[in-house]
Amino acid sequence: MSDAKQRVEARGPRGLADRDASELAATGKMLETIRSVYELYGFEALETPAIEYTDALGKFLPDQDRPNEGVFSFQDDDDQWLSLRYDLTAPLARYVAQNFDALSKPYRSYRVGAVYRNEKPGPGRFRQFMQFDADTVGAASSAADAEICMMAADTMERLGVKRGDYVIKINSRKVLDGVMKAVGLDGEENAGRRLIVLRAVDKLDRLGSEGVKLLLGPGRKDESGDFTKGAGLDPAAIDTILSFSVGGPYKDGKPAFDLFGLLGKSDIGAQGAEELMEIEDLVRDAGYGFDRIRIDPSVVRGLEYYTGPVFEAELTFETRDEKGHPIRFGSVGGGGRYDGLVGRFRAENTPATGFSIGVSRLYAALKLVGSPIVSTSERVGPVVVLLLDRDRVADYQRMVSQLRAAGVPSELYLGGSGMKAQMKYADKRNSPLVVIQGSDEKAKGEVQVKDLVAGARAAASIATNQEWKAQRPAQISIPETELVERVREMLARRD
RNA sequence: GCCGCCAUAGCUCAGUUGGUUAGAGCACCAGAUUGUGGAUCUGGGGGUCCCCCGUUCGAGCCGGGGUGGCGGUACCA
Repeated sequence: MSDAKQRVEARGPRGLADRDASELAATGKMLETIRSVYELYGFEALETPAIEYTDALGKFLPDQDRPNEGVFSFQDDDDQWLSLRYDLTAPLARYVAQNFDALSKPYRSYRVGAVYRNEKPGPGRFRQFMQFDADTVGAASSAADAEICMMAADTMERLGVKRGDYVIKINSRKVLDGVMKAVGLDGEENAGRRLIVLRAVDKLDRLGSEGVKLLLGPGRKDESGDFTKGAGLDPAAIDTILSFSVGGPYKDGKPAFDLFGLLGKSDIGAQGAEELMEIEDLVRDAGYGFDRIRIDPSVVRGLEYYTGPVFEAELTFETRDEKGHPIRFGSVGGGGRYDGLVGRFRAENTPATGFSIGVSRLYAALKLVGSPIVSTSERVGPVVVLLLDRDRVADYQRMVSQLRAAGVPSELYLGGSGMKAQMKYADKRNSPLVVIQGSDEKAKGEVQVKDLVAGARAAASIATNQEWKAQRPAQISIPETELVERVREMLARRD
């Protein structure tokens, strides 16, 4: 007990969730599924630490104006800045550069773990969350990008997301840059406005084309009255950008937007478009249709290190919360090509492409739609041996040991309460069976075994307590020597 | 960061124009039942009414400031 004035409030920081047994079991199943797909594609495991040197992550040092902006950082005892990783790609680039000569290229690896972002948390947004990442380093070919997209699609389906309920969207940073060049936004002096344009296009799904039009032009005022400054583009430029992003890539099987006419054949944007078409040809040849993988010119992705194709895995089905409001899951995975990231550590560039699944967010989405892979209804607790005669702890402990030796998860009740409370305890633990041996049974060399699930079923048709007690439903008496054998029989019958 | 809404028991909430000792349902614990999880009945534990300052004879309620939560928006390398 503590003094009320000094008592510490038991609470965790926001955006950082505890995970109980059922959630761990469910995410464990998800992780095993993802791992099996990645390994099927020939990727090998790698683990890197949660902490990296800040400069290796590509972040400037935290400064006084904006301490820890976006990333959790602190100083080592030698004054060097350290940070918690905010994704699994930057640490991979560091690892590859550090072990470059020892790794066979292309280097294909996967890693899973918690990443950290110091941002405002919300529904489906956490400050610590789990990512499952796969990358091919050292392959410039579009085949590497296409493979990543196909693997992402396979993974979604193996996780129980039905075809049509998800889509892998593809776009290209080069194409986006080309479009902006076409409206006069090239050059170093327009870098800031290009960023505003990208951010605006990224909000198409949420704000619609009218909202984005405002953001590309004078600016937009939101429902709370807050004003967001726009890019200040002229109407013709806005029209060009929107017709590219909103128009969609296809019409009657042909590109709906004359990208090459806009960009010119030699432009870097045209090169990006060629790459997208290569990827598309490859996935179509492999049998992946528009319903699974398709080009979507509105995809942007926030990370600045992408240099070419970018990917986004999105759930397309709709769900409503308990108040009937539609819930938007957003993307549950993303990735792309980052040809410059390894090169930050080396004299020459190394091409690389990869994809990350946001496991925490995907778990929340699957949970909400009741997907079987995250259902935990059949979780079964241990057999509980009741503690009735306090001076016979050793006898009860021996029964538990025998059960455990036979591979039956089991435990001795270790609390101080009476029999009724012990039954409640077993019930709450979701125990399949309890083992009962009081002095009566001991004298006869017997034990009682009660099936709690069958007992609960029987209870439904029993109205009075006298009846309930007299019947002792689903409870049998057996010789003490047959305990292990009979318990195993009863458990086997349940499956 | 900016804007709005909200804050009473573990949870969901009620609480009169400012007036005794702040309530309900659910959950929890115990008894009815020497030794049986459900149901029923009875009883019990649990509250700095978010915090501080002010107004008042008197504040859960009114005023000011703060903190926290939720939503929108911005940011998300």
